[in-house]
Amino acid sequence: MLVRTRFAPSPTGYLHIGGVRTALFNYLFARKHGGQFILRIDDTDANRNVAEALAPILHGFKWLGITWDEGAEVGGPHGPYYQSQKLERYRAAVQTLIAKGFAYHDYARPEEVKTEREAAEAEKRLYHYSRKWMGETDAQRKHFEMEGRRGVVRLRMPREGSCKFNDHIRGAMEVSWAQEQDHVIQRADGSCLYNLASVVDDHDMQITHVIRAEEHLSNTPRQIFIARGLGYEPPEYAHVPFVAEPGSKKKLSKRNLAQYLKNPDFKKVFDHGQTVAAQVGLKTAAETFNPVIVDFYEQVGYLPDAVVNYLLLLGWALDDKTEFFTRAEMLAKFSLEKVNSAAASFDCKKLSAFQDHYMQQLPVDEKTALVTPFLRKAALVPSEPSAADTAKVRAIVQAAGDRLKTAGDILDYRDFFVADDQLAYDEKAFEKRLRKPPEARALLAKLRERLAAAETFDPAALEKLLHDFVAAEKIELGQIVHAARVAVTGKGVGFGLFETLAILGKERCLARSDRALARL
RNA sequence: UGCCCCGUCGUCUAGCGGCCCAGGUCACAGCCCUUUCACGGCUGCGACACGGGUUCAAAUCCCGUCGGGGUCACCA
Repeated sequence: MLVRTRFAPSPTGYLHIGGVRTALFNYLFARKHGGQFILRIDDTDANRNVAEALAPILHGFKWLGITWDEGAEVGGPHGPYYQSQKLERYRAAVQTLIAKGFAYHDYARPEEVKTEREAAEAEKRLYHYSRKWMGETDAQRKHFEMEGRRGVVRLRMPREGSCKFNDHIRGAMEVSWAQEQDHVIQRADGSCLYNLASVVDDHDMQITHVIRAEEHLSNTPRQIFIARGLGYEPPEYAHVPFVAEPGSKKKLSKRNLAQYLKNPDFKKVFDHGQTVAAQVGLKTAAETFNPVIVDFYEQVGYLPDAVVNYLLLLGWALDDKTEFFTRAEMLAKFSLEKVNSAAASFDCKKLSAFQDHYMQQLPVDEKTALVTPFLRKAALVPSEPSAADTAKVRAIVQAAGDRLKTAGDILDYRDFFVADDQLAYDEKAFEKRLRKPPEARALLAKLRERLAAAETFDPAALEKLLHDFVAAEKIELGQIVHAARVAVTGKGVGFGLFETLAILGKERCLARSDRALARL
């Protein structure tokens, strides 16, 4: 079976997480059946900087590894793939519809239509346009134009019977034609509307399966009407439920960001992103830099595989236990039939769990490569890191282990990179571990001397040194470990102390110990 | 308002008449591990919206109620 699917974003400047999921389903479905996935651009609104507004969207898909066979940038045999370039084609389709009696010129003024509609609503009666200003003959049209009216083109919808179609997710659908209005398909200025353009494009691009969000379900009958009117065989349909807000069933939208921030989990992920962004000098507007926008995840250092895997499982499941899918497995196992028919709420905490998993799978060298750009942007490492720099970063990545949940988390270890006299202290930790325990100062001073005398400074040697120290002083390890960590990193938490000391090296450990002792 | 869609733990879901007094994930709580943090291990908490049918048997089928959502543009 030949399968061709499409995703048609408008150039808005950002890629919405719900849109990505829809695109992902389209992509997987097409590729699974050996077909093509097309990326078409819905820029009928013709705003000025299409290229600029499109770039982040295309970039997002590329980052996620969702590639398209035809469409923007790559072209293809069924172009143009930009709706703004097909105006004549749409107008021709409109003419065909008129010629066949499926559409008509209409000269009603907006207020006149409004009045009719309100009258119907007041009487609680199903509204249908009276077609009073319909211009069927040239004479009628001329007459209306003489009155200074400008015509649009409307669909002449049936008012009896029903439209039946099959939906791959919802099953048999039937909507009575009487529910439909005489929708406008061409504006007074001659430009064409979505319903018309979409049907024409799907036909021109030989789309076989229209997989889209359920808010388009109600557009389907009129699109089928247009398709048939034009002599096209309508495609197959699959309306996937929209992605809902965190903790709600409302459609996710970037507009309600303020409200999502009241959700503690969402806020946490958002704040984490802000922290990372601030350190790498990224200028962020909450509008376009938040967990609803895909770009956010790239900037914070998430893995594309984690984002895609999470999105795959948002409204779809293979069985009762499989959670992790490689790209190959996704392609092999995806099916429309298993898409859940109820809306699924977006839970960025769960996305984080996938991120944790994929990050843990990553070899140290790959993590090091992933993390380095963040250090560079934060000016903690030179733009051309030396071999020694890389080795140091690698050692930190290794020691940090599972604590690095996103690439941006490397910035939690910035104290390894700052100059000794620039080290910032967590005052609470400093108080608790160094000032409060009466013996802390003396112990730290003694440890400093031991460190100064150390011949080797690797983790194993340091572990032995610490244990000998503890035995000699007749104290518990905990009595010195925390104090030393605060002294040397400024923080109360971090990875293993032996690794910490080793990475810093003897000189810096001594310098930092001295500085801490001086503050006591 | 009309039309349409949806309704299993807080979340994502498994379930398509008996395997289910409902299984898994995330989250949460407790315990264990442990130099802090994180990881990991174990345990716990926790749902078939409600009411009628059909059936020997219903989360699964039918009807109704309630609830949630979508859509009714010269937006896409």
